[in-house]
Amino acid sequence: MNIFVDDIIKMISAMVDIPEQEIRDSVEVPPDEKLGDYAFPCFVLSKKLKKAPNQIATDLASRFKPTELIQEIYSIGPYLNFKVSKTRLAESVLSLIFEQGENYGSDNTGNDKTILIDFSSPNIAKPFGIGHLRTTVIGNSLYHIFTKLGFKTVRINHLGDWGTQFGKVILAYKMWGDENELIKDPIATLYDLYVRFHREEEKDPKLEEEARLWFKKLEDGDREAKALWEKFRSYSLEEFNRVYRILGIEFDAIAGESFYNDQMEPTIQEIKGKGLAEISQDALVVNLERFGMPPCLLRKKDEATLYATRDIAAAIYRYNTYHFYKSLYVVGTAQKLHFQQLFKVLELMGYQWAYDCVHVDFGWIKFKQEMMSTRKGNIILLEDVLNKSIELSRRIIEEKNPELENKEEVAKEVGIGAVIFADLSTRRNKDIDFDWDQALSFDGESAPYVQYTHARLCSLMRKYEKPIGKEVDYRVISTDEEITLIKLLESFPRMIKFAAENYEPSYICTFLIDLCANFNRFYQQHRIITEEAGLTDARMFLVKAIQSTLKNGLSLLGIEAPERM
RNA sequence: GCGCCUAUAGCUCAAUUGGAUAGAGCAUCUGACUUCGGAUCAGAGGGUUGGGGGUUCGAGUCCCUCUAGGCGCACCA
Repeated sequence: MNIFVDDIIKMISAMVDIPEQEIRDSVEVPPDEKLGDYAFPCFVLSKKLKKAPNQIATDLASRFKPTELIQEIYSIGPYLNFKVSKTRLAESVLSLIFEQGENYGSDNTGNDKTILIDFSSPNIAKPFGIGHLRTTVIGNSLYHIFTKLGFKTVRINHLGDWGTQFGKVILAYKMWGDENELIKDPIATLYDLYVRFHREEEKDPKLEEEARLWFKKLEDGDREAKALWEKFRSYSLEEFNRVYRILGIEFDAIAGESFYNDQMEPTIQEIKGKGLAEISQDALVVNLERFGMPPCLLRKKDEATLYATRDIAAAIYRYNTYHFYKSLYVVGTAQKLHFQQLFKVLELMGYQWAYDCVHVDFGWIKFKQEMMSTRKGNIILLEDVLNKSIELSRRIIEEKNPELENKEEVAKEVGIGAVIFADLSTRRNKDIDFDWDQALSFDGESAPYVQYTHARLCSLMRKYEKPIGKEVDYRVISTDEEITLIKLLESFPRMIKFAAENYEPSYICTFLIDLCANFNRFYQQHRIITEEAGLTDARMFLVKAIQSTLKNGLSLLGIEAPERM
């Protein structure tokens, strides 16, 4: 963990006969700083020593002698509490951040192992809705987090560009489509056709059958179907790329479902060859009954393949191509069963790496308590949300900082940051009820708050006018607020790992808010630039560390950190 | 019907994976140094952690049960 905890572990293990790792796991940070900097709960010892935890804590406390790093040891109830040398704490943390700069928190745990992240993956011919925001920003943040930890990270956009739905779109276009309209506003046109098709379909069930036929044609390489499909696909990609550019997101591989079309047959043959496939109700399936799951459909009765088939082929292709350490699927929780089936089939096929596939699931974005559905046609466009946020950001800049030089750029960074942060700050597994006021919140726990704090720190550094140097007298760092900040900074590398282990970018959000809140409190209560040169130098050293850590943390979320706003 | 997820302050969410007195933001009200950025900060009110049982030194967190909501469960993705 750090040198202080190492020291504490050494002290305890010298007195009590339990494994060091067990001590390490138990050492914690007390909820209130007044209690101490670190604590060791003695409950675990009470069985071994057959004494009350309170008694053990008292006994141990009286036998410890302070060291250079650990200055006070005392007991409070069943807890053994430690206070560390503030000077040494400040020195170890701040000098490390000074050395590493924005690499602080980097790590080689990844050791060049490859992690695949399948995220965003929108369906072509459909608008990029707010519902796609979560997978997009979570996936992108995980990319930054794992890259920071030394993994080779591959961003895959698994476009939904194949399947029966395109039979529907092709058919709808042939029945009601208009070339001019399509050219003018491709996605909206295709989307209208799609929605209309679903309406008509309810009245006339024959349409569904016909649409299925069109997809079958597409899969078999029919020229008319293929030409239309290609047109729809390229128009859609253009629109998606516009959104990705706004968000500052890139991919290493854009391989949609269609990419695996020629691997369907070999994949199915392989599954058959391993004796896993069977015919059931005219469809080709892998029976998963003994695992308590419904069968995994490989081929429909009309012989067309399904989502699952393509995902199996894709997983195998990915393993053969990348030999991944882990393969993540950032996809909504509604598809949980699908991924359980997928991973189970891969496992049954004898692939050990099936255990390295992870469904990183997340809750819905609802609107006014209702599910947003592309089929029903109630959808909020992501681009609209981003534009509205940028516009709001522009207005606020005009009001508060009209002299700002690169207004447009900053308005974008702040507006987009707000939307990304609003989404990432909630734990993955919760549903989000989309609310304009909340998505566009610029104060409180928000990206603009973090960015504002960052800009404020930059402003201090400009005002200081001197390079921030390493010759600092750490002894002058003494206020509670400063110590709190330093401890927070110290925890940052652990937070990154914690976020990675749990695939949970929200932990980074919480950390940043916490750091900002504590800095702003400090800033309010203490002057930083004063007549006392030694104190000023030391505080500016802290300021620099906080500034670079904020920028560092924001970058893990895919958010910019402007120096002025 | 079966399976999975969710329920914490008026609203939106935290709580370092079982630890010390459950914390923030928003909203409401009251305030803030005639020098560092007020997109900030301080204070106030606001809780039977959905109900009930259990496990243990200790439960918002684990188990059981009930309630409410959501998602999924064969040819959509």
